[in-house]
Amino acid sequence: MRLTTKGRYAVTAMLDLTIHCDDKPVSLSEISQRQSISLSYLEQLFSKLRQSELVTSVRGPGGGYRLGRSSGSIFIAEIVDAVNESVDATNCQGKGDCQGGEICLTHSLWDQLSHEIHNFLNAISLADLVARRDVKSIAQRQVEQLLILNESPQAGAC
Amino acid sequence: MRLTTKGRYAVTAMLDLTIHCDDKPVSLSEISQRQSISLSYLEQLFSKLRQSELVTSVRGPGGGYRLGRSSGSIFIAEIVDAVNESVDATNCQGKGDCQGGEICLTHSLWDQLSHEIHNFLNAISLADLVARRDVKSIAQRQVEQLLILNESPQAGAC
DNA sequence: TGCTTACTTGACTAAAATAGTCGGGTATTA
DNA sequence: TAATACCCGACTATTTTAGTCAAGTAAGCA
Repeated sequence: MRLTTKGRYAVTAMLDLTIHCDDKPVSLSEISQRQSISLSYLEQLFSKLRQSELVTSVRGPGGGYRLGRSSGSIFIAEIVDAVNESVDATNCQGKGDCQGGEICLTHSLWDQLSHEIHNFLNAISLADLVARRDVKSIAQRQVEQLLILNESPQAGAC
Repeated sequence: MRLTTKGRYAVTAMLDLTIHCDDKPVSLSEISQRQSISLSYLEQLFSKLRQSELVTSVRGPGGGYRLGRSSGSIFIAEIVDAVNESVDATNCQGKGDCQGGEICLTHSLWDQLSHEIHNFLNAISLADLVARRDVKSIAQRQVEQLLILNESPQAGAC
């Protein structure tokens, strides 16, 4: 069962992408600052997200990333899968050869749990998360903190 | 989010313990053979299970382990918790200080997922698992394989 | 044209966790 | 008193995580 900061970072970054601007692409350095995730690490994650077509990239100055589809049609399970290669709780990736070619005693339990988790994360879209009250207020805080930090009094366009 | 072979082994071993004999304690070497888990590793796991009072031990020849309570009142979540120190999906152990003392953007999502997993595993007891058809047949197979392997034609007492 | 920005890729690495092993104990019973 | 089986702590190889670093490539702008 893999669900570590890698998957969490990916979801957080995608959510940041969803919140900030639909008009021009969002650069990784922006996300890096707002979400306190290392830029190089983000590059690694977005490489995988792009391969899964969850985001599209725009190169050059003013470039960045955009969501590959509408936020309402991107589900959390897809994001985690893209970077984490499955949220499988079994030891045999569902194949059932967990005990020397044979199925192990608790296989069905872990298989069931995997489905449970997948269904849960597959029922929540980025749009759902954006709509949450706590997400809104945290995003607001992050923008404010960054303005103070940068001392740049330019009112953010979006 | 931690759910690796450690937790899976612990549940498998506890289920083995539940299935085999209520009259005399089950030794770790028996479990080791039936479930293909290293004896030394089992010792490590059962040390924690004993601390959590999920099992009781009997020393000396003919000794072994027994369930600490009835199989109907031991839930999978307890077993996983005992060896894994929680199946928490958040980065901050639910404290909410995930982004430099402040709450991170996706905290509520992971918090919710943790509860979901915990509720699922807390609703299944060892007795529930023993009653499953697939568990019964796998346990049967494991006993038979062991008899062939050991070439000991002594009919198992229990 | 050339400079800058920002994505792209791959190789590398420190730290932590996992999944054990090993070696000595100690209690109990036959 | 010998054998069995739990008990305990230290040690270790391997894998994974969570990054860093360096060398690109593409695109826009002066």
